Amino acid sequence: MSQPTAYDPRSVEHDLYRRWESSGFFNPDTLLGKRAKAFSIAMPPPNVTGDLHIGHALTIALEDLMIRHARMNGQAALWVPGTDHAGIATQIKVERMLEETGTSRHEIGREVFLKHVWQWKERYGDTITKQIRAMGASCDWSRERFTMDEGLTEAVQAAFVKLYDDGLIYRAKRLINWCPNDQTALSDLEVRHEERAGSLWYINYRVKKSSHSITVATTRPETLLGDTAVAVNPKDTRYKALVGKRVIVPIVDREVPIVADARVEMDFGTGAVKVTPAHDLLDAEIAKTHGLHAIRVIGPDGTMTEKAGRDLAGLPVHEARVLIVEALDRDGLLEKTEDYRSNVAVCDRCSTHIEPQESDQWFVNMAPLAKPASAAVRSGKIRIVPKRFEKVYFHWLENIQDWCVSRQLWWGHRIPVWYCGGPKVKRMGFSASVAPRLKHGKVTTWRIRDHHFNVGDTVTFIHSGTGKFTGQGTITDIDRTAVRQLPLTDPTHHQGRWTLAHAIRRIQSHYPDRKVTPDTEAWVYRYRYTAPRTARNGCGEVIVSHTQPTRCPTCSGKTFVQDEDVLDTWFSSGLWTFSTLGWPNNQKGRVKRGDLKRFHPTSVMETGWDILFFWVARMVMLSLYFTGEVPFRTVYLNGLILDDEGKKMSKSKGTGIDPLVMTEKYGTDAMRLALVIGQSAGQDFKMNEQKIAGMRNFVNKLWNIGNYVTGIGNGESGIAERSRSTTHHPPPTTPTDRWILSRLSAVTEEATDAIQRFDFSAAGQRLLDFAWHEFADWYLEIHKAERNDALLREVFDVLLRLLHPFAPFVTEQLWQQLRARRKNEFLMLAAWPQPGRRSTVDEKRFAEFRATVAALRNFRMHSGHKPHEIGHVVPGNHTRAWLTLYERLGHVSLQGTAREGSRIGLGYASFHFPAARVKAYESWKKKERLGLTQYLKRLDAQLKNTKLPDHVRKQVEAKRDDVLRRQKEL
RNA sequence: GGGGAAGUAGCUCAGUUGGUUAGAGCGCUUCGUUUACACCGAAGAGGCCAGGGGUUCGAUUCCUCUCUUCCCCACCA
Repeated sequence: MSQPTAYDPRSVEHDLYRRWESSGFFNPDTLLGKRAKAFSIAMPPPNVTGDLHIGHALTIALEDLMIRHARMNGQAALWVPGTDHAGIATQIKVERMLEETGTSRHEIGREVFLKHVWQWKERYGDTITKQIRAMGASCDWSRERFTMDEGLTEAVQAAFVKLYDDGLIYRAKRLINWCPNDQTALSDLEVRHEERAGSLWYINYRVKKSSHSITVATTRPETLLGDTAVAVNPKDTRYKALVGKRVIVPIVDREVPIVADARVEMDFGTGAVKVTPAHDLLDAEIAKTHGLHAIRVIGPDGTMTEKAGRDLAGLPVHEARVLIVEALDRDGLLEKTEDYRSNVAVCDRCSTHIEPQESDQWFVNMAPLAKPASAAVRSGKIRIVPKRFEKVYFHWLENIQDWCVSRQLWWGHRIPVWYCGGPKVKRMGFSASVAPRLKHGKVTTWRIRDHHFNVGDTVTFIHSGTGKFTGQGTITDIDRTAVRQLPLTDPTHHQGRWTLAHAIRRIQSHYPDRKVTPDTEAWVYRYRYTAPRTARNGCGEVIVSHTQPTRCPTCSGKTFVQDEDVLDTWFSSGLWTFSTLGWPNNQKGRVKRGDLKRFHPTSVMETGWDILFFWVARMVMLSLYFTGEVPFRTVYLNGLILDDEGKKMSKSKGTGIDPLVMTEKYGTDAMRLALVIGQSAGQDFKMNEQKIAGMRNFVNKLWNIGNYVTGIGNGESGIAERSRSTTHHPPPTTPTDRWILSRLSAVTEEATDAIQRFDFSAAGQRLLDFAWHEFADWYLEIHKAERNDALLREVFDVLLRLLHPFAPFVTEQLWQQLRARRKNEFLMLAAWPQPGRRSTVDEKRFAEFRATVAALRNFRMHSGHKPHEIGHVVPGNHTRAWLTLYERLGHVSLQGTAREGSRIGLGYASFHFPAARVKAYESWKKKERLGLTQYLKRLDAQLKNTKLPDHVRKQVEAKRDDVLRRQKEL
């Protein structure tokens, strides 16, 4: 009976994982032994939206490596898995799904929508956890958490209430980052800056009661409608005389002052800047200093407001811009236009241009939290690997801005705030407009881009922001709106927008006689939802509490309405290390008592550097605040995985490597090895299929080594049980024994050390190199001559232990075979090897022999000998080669094959070669000698240095002797 | 504007305090199917360590400048 020669991961992985998991040993509570020392990792929770990508695979590989190493090392290893609800990301996905089925979240309402999301979560959350299992993650599933499960929701509420009670959370009306597409506020971190091509317009503002004018440069001419000042730098001599004068804002003819402010750059543009406090963060600050008011001309949906004037109201900004520039040009106020590339703020998620909007939001005051977070790293309580990220971390914390934590979404932790007196719905409605509003008076037809519209036409609604098709409708009225003021009664829509698909359905349900057909094509440029007008019947008192209040302390009112908004996803993530372990108060018995005390702070936080601010820093701040402890002792920041072009792998671009496909194709171990060995801390790296294939080859090599080792004896004999501190080897008897044990000790020491230094790549590389090029290539071949079965099995056993954290499946499988499957015995639980004694004498002796053999083989190739012509030293035929090794190490002189011809000596061996081959050999020898001569020259030059330190001189001299000896031999 | 990383073999990358003839994997060339493995074995070819200058007895390694690439942060309209 012969084993299959190629390793088939699929036939072992699934079954093995099942056995591991059902053994219960992923849970530290059931691990055997004292295990006084705890080692814990909180798994960065993947989003419940969709599949595991290659970055997750890396994280799992690294964390599993650490956990398995710790477990073998006798520690109570706990790895807490979980998933993240991922607010916006998930909501958008579910919305998209609803759109496909022809409905929308607004139509079905908040409650029903959330039911859909939960269903989605169940489905995808399940997929994710299956995939994590497929990666071989030895995490404790009995402690699995979800950011929106009951316990964590409790933690989130408790955290919010405490921060509020301590005065660190406040509500404020502020200019915030607003995404017109997602219709929600965003934190500063969720805004990306992108360089985009645009123009710089130079616009003249007439100075009042003067023939002068002042020219401002702007990239956003449409905002001039909301200008309330022009600002210049106080040091700017060009404008000194103008400060305090008033200018006329073009088009709207508003009189505004010229103010002096040091924040204005003199060198940019004309040195004069228009101030639009409602739509620019810097302008808002200038306005604050100078007491200017704000005029909001752009609405939350990214279109111009009524304040922008009758002619422009309702137009998307980019269209308004065109009309404004035209108007300026017509009036001769446009000085010039330049091409200009500028950094624009865009939504990190959907790349929509961010429109700063003033609105009521909840903020966390970060400065008091940042200081201790900074100190924790400075004092060494937290170590960041690699260290260079500390600087970035400090810089961010020192310049921290308050964190806008409210989001205008439905999916997430509802903000635990109640307002006394509920909103009373009076009237709701929406309108859809199809024309630029530059016309006045009664019109009966519109013309847009050569299309004429008439009553009765069916129009296709296309969202002006995204360009997506949203539905069809019939024009019912030629006025300013196509459809207007349909009565709507659903009170849950307080913000956000209606989709047109929904609008159309409304039309149909209210006016069943109207036909909506999809064939007439036209465009509707905008639609709009008018927010409900509300009237409170309470006092509006704000009550922050995790439960709904029953009685208002101010007015005794009994009606309360909870804040509609939810919290930023990262708010709950920030609590992850301790909320998963039971904070606060064991979460009403849902979590094992004592977990928090035992496993927190966690040992290591392993994640990508790209979420250092989003997540890592916030965890430090929140953990220190709520538990008084750091969340983790070490932060290991892994690099990002890049595609072959050096770009971050992206699923949408199709450049990503799918870890599940790779696992299927090459096995989990191969992929994990490729990831772990490919990366080094904080350093981005390229990944491709070829690398994984290379590791598959290694896994297969290991498998075949295993086949050989298990084949040599049948099971039982050999390996005795060993406690973890004393891995005693059978007494070495031969030089070969001493050599391999010495090498094993070396690799054990180096690999262990590298793991402790978080240099997983070096550890893996070292083990791989040993397994393949020392153990398999040389020792296994020696074994064929020496037949020390016990030692072979022993060394292999240790090797499997060392490799287990890197390639858990194949090593476990082989180990089970090696031990003839004793029940409930797992390599996963075996003791991590301790290094034994080194033997430099035997290592050196081996090195010499290896060099001898290599030289013989080299000569064979260069002289053109066929293998059989040389006899003992035959490439590939290690068995016989190793007979010679054995003889050498045993101090027996080596015998060559006697043939006719010249005799040559190589090191310790002497051989006779056929005369016909000697010529070829001579040319090879000449080349070799040349190399040695050059080397000798270099060494001599070094020796001439009078300042050469003694220890170096000694080394050089030894080398010189060696070269001379080799030269002589040639 | 501030900060960071990188430039080593055709490709992807190691190279730990300055001191062997700078390494590995993949690819390439040649040889070999001998019972663990062709997802293999053996022997090779291939590097002014981006470039200039400096420190040193000695620099891929330390300093400095230049060039090139990438990334992060930031309210120059």
